[in-house]
Amino acid sequence: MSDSCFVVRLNRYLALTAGEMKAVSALERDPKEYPSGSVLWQEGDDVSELLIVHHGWAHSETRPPNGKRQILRFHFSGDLIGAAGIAFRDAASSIVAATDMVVCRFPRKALGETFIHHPRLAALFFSMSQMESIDLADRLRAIGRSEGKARLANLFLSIAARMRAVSGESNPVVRIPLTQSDLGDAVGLTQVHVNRLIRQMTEEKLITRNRSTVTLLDEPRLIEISRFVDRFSAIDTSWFPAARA
Amino acid sequence: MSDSCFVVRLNRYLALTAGEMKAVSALERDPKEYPSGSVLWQEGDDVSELLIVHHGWAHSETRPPNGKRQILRFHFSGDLIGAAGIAFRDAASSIVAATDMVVCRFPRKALGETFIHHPRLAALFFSMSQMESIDLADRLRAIGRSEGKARLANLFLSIAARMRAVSGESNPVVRIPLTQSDLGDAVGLTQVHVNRLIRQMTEEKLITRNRSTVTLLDEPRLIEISRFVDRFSAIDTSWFPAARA
DNA sequence: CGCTATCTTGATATGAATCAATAGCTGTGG
DNA sequence: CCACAGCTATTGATTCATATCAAGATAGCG
Repeated sequence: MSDSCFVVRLNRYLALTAGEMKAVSALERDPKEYPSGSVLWQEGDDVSELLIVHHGWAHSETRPPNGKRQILRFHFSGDLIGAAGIAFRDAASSIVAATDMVVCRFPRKALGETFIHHPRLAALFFSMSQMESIDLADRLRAIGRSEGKARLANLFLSIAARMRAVSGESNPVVRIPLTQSDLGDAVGLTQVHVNRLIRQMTEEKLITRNRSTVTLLDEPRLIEISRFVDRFSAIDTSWFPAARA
Repeated sequence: MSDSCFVVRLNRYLALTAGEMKAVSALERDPKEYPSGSVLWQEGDDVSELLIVHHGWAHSETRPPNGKRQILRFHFSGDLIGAAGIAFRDAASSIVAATDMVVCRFPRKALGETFIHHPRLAALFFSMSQMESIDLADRLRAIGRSEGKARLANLFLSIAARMRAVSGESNPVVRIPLTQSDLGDAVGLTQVHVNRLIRQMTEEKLITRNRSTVTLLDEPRLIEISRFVDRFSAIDTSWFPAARA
């Protein structure tokens, strides 16, 4: 079971003990498949579970009344979904599969158990889910205070950084299975405007986009215009409690 | 020491045991005063502490290269600051006092101790800091997908909701010690435009603003235009581990 | 009693939305 | 294997929200 991408991911941050490993596997029972487009849960649902993504992409989205949509965050292999909403019964956003997915669900209660028996894992989950806050904050800065091209650049870089953090590689070609509407809803722009911006960025040789593949041609300039900071490579474990037998 | 607003706040969510209470007080040693305008820490600083706000207002802000500023979140009495950044050594945002403040600092390491000895407190801290994610997500939706007036309405309502959650009252008059520039930087608009919007909102009898006092005159309509959802009143503790002696 | 930060207001410029129409793909069924 | 249906992307014309620039007007503060 140690081929779980979630365990692999955790291990990248912190060498897990056998006991911890076992505790994590216990959360990953019974993976289920969901076809692209599935709604894993819906804004407002009474949610009592967390999800671990084994395979595929999802995003969290929320729908303001005006029929619009804001995509808050993307989730992929090795991600834990739902921590952000743990304080509330009702989901603050929907989770929608952007590709076919394999996902494990486990009850919140199991997280409580983990807090008792594996404080170090608790600290790790705590940290990982705080990365989500930081990611949101970065998106907020991008959307609140920069113009379209920079927002897109920021989004592409941040997705690439997260995928690289999981995979360990650093490929300039990134599979981003999103339509122009999706991209627009993620950065607060219209699909039409996204289209124009992508054309511009292509002309300026910043990126290339071909179906669901985006190639980052000029990362230095992308970073420059979006002032992107990669925060996903490592986490600070210095304050963690010691491992327990 | 149980008159600490932080303990009061925690107790509102969960009846703390004597032991837990004591553990919390241990984090609240040695309150310090900071005058309005102080920078509690700066974006990029190597931060190894967390802050508990006893008194006053602060905000987290971040500065994109273009000289602009994005205010991410406001912090007041009973708030725990810094959890979001716990995964990283370097602060992702600055913390600036908006009024005179009284603040306790404690080291991250102490949080690790708490995770070992008080799993239920760990769960509570976890939940509380996840509210921050949700708050950011809400702001993101507002900024990404609604127009100026709705953004401001959303901000006012969310500040009011948070303050009410702490105070227990539900006063339509809210002290918001922020300039128009601050407001603009929080919702991604210009100070000038904020000014015009506030004038409009005043004409429409939605709010009244007088120095640092904002009065919500017509909350139903404010809620309607901003589609605000109050999530701060309670948290789901059903999954928490049992209290420990 | 000035000084400086904040707020107000107007004129103009611009990024992005909206509306609208067309073109390309992709998959599906006959 | 073709034709059609239905997404997705492209492009142009126009409108609108918000930014920018610029000058005063207020008002708290030392």
